[in-house]
Amino acid sequence: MSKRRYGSETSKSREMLLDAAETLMRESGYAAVTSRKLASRAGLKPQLVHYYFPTMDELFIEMFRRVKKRTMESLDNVFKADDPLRALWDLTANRPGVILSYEFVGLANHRKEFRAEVAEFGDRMRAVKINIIHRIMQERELTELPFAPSFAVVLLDSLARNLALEAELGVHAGHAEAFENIERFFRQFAGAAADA
Amino acid sequence: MSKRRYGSETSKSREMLLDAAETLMRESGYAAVTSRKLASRAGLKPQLVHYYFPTMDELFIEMFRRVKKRTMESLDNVFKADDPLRALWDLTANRPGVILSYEFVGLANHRKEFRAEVAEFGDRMRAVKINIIHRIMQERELTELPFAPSFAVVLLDSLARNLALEAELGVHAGHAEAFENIERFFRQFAGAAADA
DNA sequence: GTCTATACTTCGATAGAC
DNA sequence: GTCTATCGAAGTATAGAC
Repeated sequence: MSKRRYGSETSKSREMLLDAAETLMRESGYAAVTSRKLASRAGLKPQLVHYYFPTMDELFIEMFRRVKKRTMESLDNVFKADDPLRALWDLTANRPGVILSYEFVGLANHRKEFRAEVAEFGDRMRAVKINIIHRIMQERELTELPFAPSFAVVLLDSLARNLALEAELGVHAGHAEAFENIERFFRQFAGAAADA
Repeated sequence: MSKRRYGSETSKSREMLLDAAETLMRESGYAAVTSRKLASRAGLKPQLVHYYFPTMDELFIEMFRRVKKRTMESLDNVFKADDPLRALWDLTANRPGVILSYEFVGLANHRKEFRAEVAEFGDRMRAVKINIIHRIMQERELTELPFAPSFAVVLLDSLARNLALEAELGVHAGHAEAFENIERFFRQFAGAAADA
């Protein structure tokens, strides 16, 4: 272990580095987040990266911590929407967010320490969303869904994320029909809620 | 442009490099596929990588070409199965294949030249699968599905790929219920085919 | 508390030896 | 036709200057 000192968590430079790292990761993938490229983006010297983040892995961990915090806050706001189910979809399908999350998954898939943390968050998000569906049904006095809430969330997550990823990549085959079907379901669900 | 010469496409070393590159990419991600790590895996000298593949990008293009060829061949075999729909699912949900494909998507998402090629293949696969669903329905004399074939394929791709990715990562929440639902659908579909 | 001079490692790529 | 000696650029990380 080293006796080096590191920058405070309230530093302006530190914040700038985290912001730049996120943009860089979204645009060019996690592998492009190197001390040199990152510093260049933030208009700082490469060595500063290692002052605020002893290793690159600790930078990634900090980045993920911020993402987790933001995601949790967004989920809290789902109920303020007129159509909470649609709000949940919009949140999950948010393209910049989806791209970033796939980068973290990629990172996790080959860095042991990171993997457990990302997986834990994935499981937790799934559980939170299942609870949200339950709450939506209670509030709207719905007792029936075409499928169990847990499967509904797996379906929502899989579709929203995959469609966003494909759209970002430039794959569009079948998307129009998919959105029609999804839209129809949302309308039916909102309608059933209004009737109840 | 350089006047260097490059190895033939039938070389044994070349094949070994492509195989090793694929394993490395699956295990550690595309960013870990460096000339040095790759050569070490294949038991060869790093410089040999550049003899067979002038640039690393050309290595990735060759790798993707092999994947495309294999995928096409697998799709041709779907009809030999007793339950072609399930065979299509199994093929799409194949974990090593899914992991590898996400690596190519990641690579594509920030390398312009690569992006178009991966997107084109994605669109083509979607179209081929939609045709397969049509053919299955014809052969089984089915006229009705709960959703249009194009949406069925988007659904199948999204679910199969996302469930495989999550399982690989260690996310399991909701998976058991999801598989129950999917299994039930396959049984119903096969049953309807038997009745017809 | 903040930043930089510097070291050492790994990378992609080429020219030239076998 | 196959492989290696070698180079310059980019990577992470540390010790020490302000």
